[in-house]
Amino acid sequence: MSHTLGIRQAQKQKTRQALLDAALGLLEEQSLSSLGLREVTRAVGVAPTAFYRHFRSTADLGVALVEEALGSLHPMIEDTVSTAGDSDERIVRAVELIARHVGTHPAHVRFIARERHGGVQPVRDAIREQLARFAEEVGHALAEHPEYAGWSEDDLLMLAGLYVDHMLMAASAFLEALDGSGAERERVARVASRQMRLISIGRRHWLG
Amino acid sequence: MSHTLGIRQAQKQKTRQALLDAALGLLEEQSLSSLGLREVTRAVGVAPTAFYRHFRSTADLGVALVEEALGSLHPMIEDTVSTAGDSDERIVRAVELIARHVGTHPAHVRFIARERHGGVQPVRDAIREQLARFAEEVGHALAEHPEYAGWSEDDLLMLAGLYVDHMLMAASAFLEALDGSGAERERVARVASRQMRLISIGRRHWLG
DNA sequence: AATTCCGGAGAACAGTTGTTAACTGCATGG
DNA sequence: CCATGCAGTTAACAACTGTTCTCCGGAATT
Repeated sequence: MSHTLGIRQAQKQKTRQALLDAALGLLEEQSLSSLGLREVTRAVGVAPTAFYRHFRSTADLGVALVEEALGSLHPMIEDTVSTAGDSDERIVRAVELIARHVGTHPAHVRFIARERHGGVQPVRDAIREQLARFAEEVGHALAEHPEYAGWSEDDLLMLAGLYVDHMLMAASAFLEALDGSGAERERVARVASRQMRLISIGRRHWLG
Repeated sequence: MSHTLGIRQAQKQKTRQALLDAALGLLEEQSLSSLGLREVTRAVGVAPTAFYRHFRSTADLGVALVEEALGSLHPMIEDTVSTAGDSDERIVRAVELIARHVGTHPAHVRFIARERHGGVQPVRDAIREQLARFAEEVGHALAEHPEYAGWSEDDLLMLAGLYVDHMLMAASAFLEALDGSGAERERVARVASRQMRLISIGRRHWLG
């Protein structure tokens, strides 16, 4: 039951979002640790001091960006993993879905890939936590499939981590190929699919 | 035939190395894109203008750091891949070797992981090129093994890329666990080994 | 022994940064 | 309708940035 926002709070969230958007744009060619607060406010067209009404620091803004970039992705994950079809179909579909997501949210993907190992600890921690949640969810979704009967929880989490890491790898590869030719993007998709398929084969023969 | 350096050039290389070392140290808690030239010279105890005698910019210094961090790693790679022993032994040895390297060169590993997707394009390019060379070398080393008879060059490169990516993943995971307990490091090593083993199983069943 | 070369120092430049304080105007709750 | 709250503004602060130009002292060359 979301209360209808007063025009007061609505305005506030609007500039807050403008700050986030501007920051995301500026981060396409630099890292968060070099992003200046004034730089962001200037891009929005607002006074530098207004920044403090929304974020304590640029690191704080970064954590909010992590939420924005990864928070809304959880339903998509579960859908993909628990979808029907044989292994190869699922892989192709997953890779397609990653490619599509990179196409529609390139700045978000770039931000996550860049700041996952970036120079701002709170942001690194936030990303690590979200990715761990992803892995956990993937693990639970896999556990539903009959093919994973007999798998220990440990092994499931190990595999889930492998999948999550490779989703990011593939996403980053797609990102690098975004400005390239269509043929190059196709090549990236084929390599990512084959790598996933190899992992999938390993998974199938893991027990015994 | 390396000519004995004059005390002139020797001094120069010494301060150059001091600049590289200082930069690497400063980069432990920030990204290259926020590293200031003055910051580096201050840490060395040298005038800001001296920086220009060695590097055009901090980005240029970053490229030099890539060379330092990855350039000396090629012999190690080949040794590891082409070493004898069964698959599991090789995996355990490789993981151990990664853990040891992270222990002795943490700053280098952190730099590569951070700047691989970082905000400075020339550095990203340099890292990508070096990693591509690694993958190529790994692919050629694998081709020597009889187990890979019948593998296409394409598939070999795909697998090599998978290995290289996971070496970096494992290295980064070890890095995060460096300040943690010994038990945590052990856990990281076990997960990395199991993931590598799963990939190895997939590799064994790849054909047919 | 005289001259050239060159790594580094010093000072100054315009421009930038984060943060503080005191303010203004308007939506809000009583 | 009036008083309060609060998003955003303005001005100023010391500190910092990259870059240029001029200079120095000692090694290298002849």
